Amino acid sequence: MSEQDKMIDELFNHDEELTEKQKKILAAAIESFAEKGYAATSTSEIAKKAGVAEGTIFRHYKTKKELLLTIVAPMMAKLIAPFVIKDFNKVLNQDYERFEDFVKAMIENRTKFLVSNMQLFRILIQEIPFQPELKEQFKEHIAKKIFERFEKVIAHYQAKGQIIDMPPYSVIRMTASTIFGYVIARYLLVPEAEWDDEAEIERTVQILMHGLSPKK
Amino acid sequence: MSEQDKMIDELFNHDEELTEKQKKILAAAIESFAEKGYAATSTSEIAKKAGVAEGTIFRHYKTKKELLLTIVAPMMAKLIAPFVIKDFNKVLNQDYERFEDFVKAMIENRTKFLVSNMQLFRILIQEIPFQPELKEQFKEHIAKKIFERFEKVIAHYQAKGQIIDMPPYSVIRMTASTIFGYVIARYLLVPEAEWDDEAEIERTVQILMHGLSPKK
Amino acid sequence: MSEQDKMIDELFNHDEELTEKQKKILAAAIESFAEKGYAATSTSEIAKKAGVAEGTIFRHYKTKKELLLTIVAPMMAKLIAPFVIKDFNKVLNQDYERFEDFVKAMIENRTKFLVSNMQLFRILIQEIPFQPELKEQFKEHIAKKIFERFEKVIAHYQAKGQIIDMPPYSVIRMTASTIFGYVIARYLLVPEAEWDDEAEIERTVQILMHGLSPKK
Amino acid sequence: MSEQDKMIDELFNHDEELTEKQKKILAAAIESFAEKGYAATSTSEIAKKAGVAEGTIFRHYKTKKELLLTIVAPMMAKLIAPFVIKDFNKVLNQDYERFEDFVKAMIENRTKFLVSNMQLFRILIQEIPFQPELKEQFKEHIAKKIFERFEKVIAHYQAKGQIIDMPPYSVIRMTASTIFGYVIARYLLVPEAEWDDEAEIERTVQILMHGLSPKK
DNA sequence: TATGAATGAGCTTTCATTCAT
DNA sequence: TATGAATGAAAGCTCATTCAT
Repeated sequence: MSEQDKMIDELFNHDEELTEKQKKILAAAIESFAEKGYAATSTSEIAKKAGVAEGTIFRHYKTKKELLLTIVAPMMAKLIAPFVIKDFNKVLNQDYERFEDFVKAMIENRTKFLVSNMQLFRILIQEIPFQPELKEQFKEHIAKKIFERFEKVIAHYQAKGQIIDMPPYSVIRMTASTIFGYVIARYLLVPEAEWDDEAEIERTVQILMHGLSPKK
Repeated sequence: MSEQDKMIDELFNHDEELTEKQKKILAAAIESFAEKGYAATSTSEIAKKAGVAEGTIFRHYKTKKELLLTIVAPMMAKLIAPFVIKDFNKVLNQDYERFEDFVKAMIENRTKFLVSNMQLFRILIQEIPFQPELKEQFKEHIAKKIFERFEKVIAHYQAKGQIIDMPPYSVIRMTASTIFGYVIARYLLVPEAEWDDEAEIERTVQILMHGLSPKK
Repeated sequence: MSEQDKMIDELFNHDEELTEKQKKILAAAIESFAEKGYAATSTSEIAKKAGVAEGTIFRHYKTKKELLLTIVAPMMAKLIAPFVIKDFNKVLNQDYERFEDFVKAMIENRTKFLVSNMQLFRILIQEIPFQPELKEQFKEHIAKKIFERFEKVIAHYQAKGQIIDMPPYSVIRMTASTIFGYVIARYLLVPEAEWDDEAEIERTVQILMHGLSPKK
Repeated sequence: MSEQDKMIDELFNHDEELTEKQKKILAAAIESFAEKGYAATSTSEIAKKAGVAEGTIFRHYKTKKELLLTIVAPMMAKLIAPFVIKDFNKVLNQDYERFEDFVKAMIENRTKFLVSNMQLFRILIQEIPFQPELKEQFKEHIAKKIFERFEKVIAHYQAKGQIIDMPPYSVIRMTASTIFGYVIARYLLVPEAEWDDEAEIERTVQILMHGLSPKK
C-alpha cells in the first residue's frame, strides 16, 4: 500500500468502503486538481490517469464539483481536528506551562499535517477563492471554531502575563499568518531551495513568540 | 473617468495608446479573472461584459493567455517598483533612522498599493500556482530583486543593532508573511468583518517589530 | 392488488408467470413511456421507479426496445379482440337489428377499453409513428383485420338500407376518426375540462349515425 | 429555390434575415424531427445533414429545445391564421350563404395547408404530448381562439336553421376530428394506398354535413 | 479596426448494456 | 434470479480561435 493510498484511506474511508476504482479516481483527481487547478482539469484526464472509464467517475460522483467537495471536505475537518477535541483546554493546562511551548507544539503538529497532505492543502487554498461553498465551509467550520477555542487560550496566557495585551483576534491572525506563510513559502513557492527546516521553524517561532511576549 | 479607468491608464498606458475598446476589454477581463479565475472565465463572457465582439479580443491579444499576461505583468512590476529605484539605499539612509520607521512606511505604502489594486492582486496570487510563466517571472523579477535589496538593508540595521541577529532570508520571509497575511485576511478572507484598519496595522507592525528587535 | 396490477395481470399474464419484479418493471415502464415517451425515458429511471437494479431489467428484456414491444403488443391484440372472435357475424346478426345499435354498443365498449388502458393507448399512438415494427403490426394485424370484418358488416347494413351508399372504407375511416377523436380530446388533450361523458358520447354517436343514414 | 426553401422562407423569415446555414439547419431539423421524433434525433445528426459544424447550431439556438420551439411556433400561428383575421365574420357573411359551403371551403383550405406542411404538422402532433410548453401554447393560442371564433359561426348558422341544435363545442370537436382524421389517415397512416382525394374529401364532408344538418 | 458567423476539438454528463459476484 | 459496478459510445453543449466582410 503506497503513501498515497494510506492517506486516502485515512481521510476518506470512514465507515463506507471504497472500491479500488474509487480510490484510484480520488488519487488521480487530487493529483490533477493540485497541479493544474479544478477548472483546468478535465474529467477525461482524471479517468485516464485513474485507469477507469469516464462514466465510472460519474457513477460515484454526480458531478465534477461533487468530486471536488468530496476531496476537500474531510481535509478541512482534519485540519482543525486537534482544536475541537473535547478536552482541548484540559490537555492544554496539563501539558503546557508556557504559551511558547504550546504554540511550538501546535505549529509543529499542524505543519507536519499540512506537509503530509500538501496536495490537498494546495487544492484547498487554491479553490477556496472560487468555490463559494468552500469559502462558507471554511469560515463556518474552520475559522469560527478555531477562533472560539483560541480566544480562551489567549486570554488564559494573557492572564498569566505570558502574552502581550492585545485583542485575541490580532494574535490569532498573526499566528496563522506565520504558520501558513512558512508552509506556503517552504513547500509551494520555493520548494527547490535548500531549507534547514528545523532551524527555520525554530527562528520563525522565535520571532513570533518574541513579538507576542509582553513588553517590559 | 472612473477609478477603474484611472487604474488601467496608470498600469497599462505606458507609451502606446490604448483604444477605448482595449480598455474595456482589460477592465472586463480583470473583473472576471479576479472573480472566477482565469480557467473558468470564457472569452465570450469577457467580450459580452466589455461590449465588444469576440473577434476584437483576439485582434489585440493573440491568445487568451496573452491577455492574462498583459494584465498581470505590469502589476508585478509596480508591486516592486519602490524597491528597485536606483537610489534606494540613499533614500533609505536619509529618510529612516530606525528600522521600525522604514518597515512601517513600507508596509503602509505597499498595503495601500495592494488595496487599490485588489483585483489584480487577486489574479496574481490566484494564477501564479497554475501558470509556470508567472511563477518564473515572480521568482526572477520579484522575489530575487526584492531579496537582493532587502538583504543589504537588513545587514545595515543589524549592524546598527536594531534587528535581531538572524539570516536575512528569515527576516524577509517573516516580514512578507506579515504583510500578505494581513492583506489577504483583511480584503480576501474576511472583508465583511468590521476592521479598525489603522489600529490593526499598528498592532501587526508592533508584533513584527518587537519580534525582530534584538533580545536583551 | 391495485388497478394497475390487475391491468398488468390481465394483459401480460397469459401462460407464463410474471415475478413480482417483472410486474413492477412493466408498471414503471408503462408509466414513464406514457408520460415522457419511449426515447426520452432512460432505463435507469425505470429501474429506480420499479425499485429494482438496472441489470434486472435486462435479465428479462434483452433490450429497451424489447421492453417496449412487450408492453405494446398485447394492447394491440386486445384492442381488436372483439372483432376477431370467430362467430363475430353470428353475434352481430342475433344481437343488433339496427346498425345504430351495433355502432353504439361498439363505441361504448371500445371507448371503455381505451379509457381503462389509457396509458397503453397513449404509448401506442405516440410510438407508432417512430417504430416501424409497430406501424407494420398495426397495419397488418389491426387495420387489415378490422377492415375485413367491418366491410361485410357495412355491406350487410347497406343492403338493409340502413346506411348511406358509400365505399365501406370511407364509412370505417369516418367511424374510427369519430371514436379516436373523442377519446383523444376527452382524455389526452383536454382532460381537465368538465365533461358530461354520457351526453357527449350520445351527441357524437348521433351526429355520426345521422351522417351515415341514407338520404331521403 | 426548392420547395423546402420556400416553405422555410415563408414560415420563418418574417423580419430578421436568416443566413444560408440557418436555413439549412432548420430544414435538416424539420426533416429529422418529423421522421424520428425530437428525442431520438441528435444534434450531431442535424449538423451532418445540414452540412454545418455542430457548434453552429448552438450559436443560433441556445438549446436543442429552443430549436424545436423555433420550428413549431410559427406553424401553430399559420395553422389558425385564417380564423384570426380581423374581418373573419364579415368575410363569412358575404361569402358563404350556407354553412356547408363555409365548412367545405375551410376544410379544403386547411387540408391544403396541412398537406403542404406535412412535416411540420407531424412534428406538431407528435411532440405536443411530450412538451408541456407546446401543449400550453396549443391550448391557449390555437384551441381557445378557434373555439371563440367558431362558437359565433355555429350560433349564426344554427339561428338560420342550417345546423342541428347542439352545444357548439360538440360541433366543433366533431368537425376537427373529421379534418384531422382524414389528414392523418391519408398522409400519415396509409399514404401508400391509392386515394381518390377529391372524392374522399367530398364523401367526408358529405357525412359530416349530413350529420350536422337539422333532423326533420 | 472591428465584427460575428463559423468552426471542430473538447467539455461534462447520460445512456443502454455487460458481467462478475 | 438479482445485483450494481463498470463500461465506452454518444449525447448536448462550450470553448478559444479563425476569417471573410
